[in-house]
Amino acid sequence: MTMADVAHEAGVSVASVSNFLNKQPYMSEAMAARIAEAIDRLGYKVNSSARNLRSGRTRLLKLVIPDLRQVYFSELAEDILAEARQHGYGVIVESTTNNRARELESIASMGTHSADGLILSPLMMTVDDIAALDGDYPLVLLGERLFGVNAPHVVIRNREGAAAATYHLLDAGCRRIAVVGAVPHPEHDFSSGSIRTHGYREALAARDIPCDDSLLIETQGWGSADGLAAVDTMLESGLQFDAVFALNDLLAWGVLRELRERGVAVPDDVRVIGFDDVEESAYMVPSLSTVNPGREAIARLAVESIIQQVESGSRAPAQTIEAPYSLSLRESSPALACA
Amino acid sequence: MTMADVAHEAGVSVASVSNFLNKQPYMSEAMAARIAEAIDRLGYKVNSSARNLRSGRTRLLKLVIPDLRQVYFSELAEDILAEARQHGYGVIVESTTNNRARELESIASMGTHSADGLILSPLMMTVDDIAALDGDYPLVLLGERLFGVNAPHVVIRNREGAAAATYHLLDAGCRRIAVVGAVPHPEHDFSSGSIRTHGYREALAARDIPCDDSLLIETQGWGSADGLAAVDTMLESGLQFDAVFALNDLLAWGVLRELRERGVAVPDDVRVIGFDDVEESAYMVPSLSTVNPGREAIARLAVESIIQQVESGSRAPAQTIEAPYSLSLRESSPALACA
DNA sequence: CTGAAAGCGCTAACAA
DNA sequence: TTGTTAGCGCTTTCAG
Repeated sequence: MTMADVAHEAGVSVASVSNFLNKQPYMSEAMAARIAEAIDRLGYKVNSSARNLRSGRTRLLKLVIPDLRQVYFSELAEDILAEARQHGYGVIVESTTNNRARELESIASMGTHSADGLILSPLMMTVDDIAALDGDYPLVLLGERLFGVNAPHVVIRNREGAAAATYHLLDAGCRRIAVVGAVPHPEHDFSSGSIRTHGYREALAARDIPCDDSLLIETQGWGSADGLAAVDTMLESGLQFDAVFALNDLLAWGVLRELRERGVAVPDDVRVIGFDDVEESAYMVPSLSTVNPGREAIARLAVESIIQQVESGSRAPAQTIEAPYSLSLRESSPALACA
Repeated sequence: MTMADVAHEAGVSVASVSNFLNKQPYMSEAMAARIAEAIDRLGYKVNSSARNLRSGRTRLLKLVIPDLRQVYFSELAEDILAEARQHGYGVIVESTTNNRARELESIASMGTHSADGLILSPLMMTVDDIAALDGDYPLVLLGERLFGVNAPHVVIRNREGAAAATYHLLDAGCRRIAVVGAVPHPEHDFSSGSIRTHGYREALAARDIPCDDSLLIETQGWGSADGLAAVDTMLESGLQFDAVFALNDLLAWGVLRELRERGVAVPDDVRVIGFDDVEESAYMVPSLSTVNPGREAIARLAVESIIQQVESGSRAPAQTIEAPYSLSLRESSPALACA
């Protein structure tokens, strides 16, 4: 079943059928009608391989993320899928399972023209790898900062978001805010963890409050089990604190659970705030206050940039596109009544 | 940069380059070496659009699921991605956001040969829609049963899994097992909810224990907020129960949290068991016992079936492939000591 | 406004 | 063992 069959059925040329399908202007009503009718009489569908070869486009994007099992990424992926769909693009999703070699493979596969553009959330790549991103194909980087790549970055305002959370807690009168999941001694200087920790420090500094490093609690990972363990450690060591800023929502879930377990009232004794504004956080008990990193905006901005690049036929220059953050204040640290 | 360039560079014919790339036998070492060298001197990559058109294959699968934000599906998707990858296939992921029209669109798009096969998790489609699945392209259905479709189904053993959970609780001495998320009066007869409820009833019946319908607690949705609300209702109505079987893990999370809130000890006063064995469930406090529906096996079986269909060149006949389930017993309802 | 024809880059049948 | 060649089905000039 090819276009030639349709052309024959309608008694017109293949070119006309193609024009009809691609909504070219200047076609008589009559011909359009006949073609339309032939198409659905025959149940014709264009063959995308042929179209792709000829047009040099696939209307497919490649999304490469570290791990779909992490809520943050699955929600991000869902948003990106929706946005791409609106623009008429499909998405090939690849999970690198936190594996550098996989990240590089996914990038290399862009050479085959199987997708029109790449949205990459790099996690394990290092500066040594950025040469792999050379090329003229449409590319957008997400999240973690990777310097020296000649492409747009859509980033979370980690520093500002963390600072905003901290200001909020300070405004609520908290003075000993523990940071769960902190990176007190930045190694990979630009991980979300260290930037968020930095934002916290900055907010304290702006208010002339000294930062007590014993409040910076490092954790093994960033799952709820780690949040829970952190609270145990804090309580057992006799640490004094009147708020917890967990650097992601999963940590915060564990924190909430363990505080309750230990009979610490939230938010009365201790306020708790997270980061990510994952869907399920709104349904915790108490519901979790958290920093909304603008996931939907990230999805939208990333897809828009990629598509603009696809349409312009070349990669956009390096630039940083910041997504708007906001605080989603819920029961674990309610908004302040106006004074 | 085409194959002709490589051929020219290596001083051979395009056919030889193609043979080399497709690992045909019968090629002299010398020629292979020269081609290999030319390829990486030029940094050549095959153009997949051209290959796809010519070969009639894309080495792409389409995965259509209701919602990536639901943990169950994001974990399933991750497993399917991994499995497909092992077989050298990429995956176009589409989320239907619980929307019947989207499901139908995704199916219709198979006509364009943009993917070699479809793995579909139908949710909103009805028997009226199954004609849309007619065709000869490789297809595997996941989860919810859809009768009359001429393709393999990979299914969870909902009934058996639910019965196993129930037997486990009965063996532990529980006699009043509340079912949260139950479907007491099946409407869509073959939803997971009603089958699991059925499995529960069946287990009671097998032990000659009458089923008290007041223990079947319906919920609005299947999120943790619903589980929480269910416990409130149960407690407030004075319902007596010594165990809760939540029909999915999210419900169970809410149940655990609210029981703790109300001072009900788990598992001492009330045992709790869920269904899905989602990753995060192992990190709840107490850690959640749950039915492992064999997600990895589902991913493997689905991908294997699709690929076998792709390779055989046509759709496999209707058949039901059941994934092995098991109980993941953790703190919320520990395994029984041997008597 | 419509049609004829030239490929897009590759694979596979066939010839050598 | 290697090379020649005919398309795969479509889009897109360009002529009519």
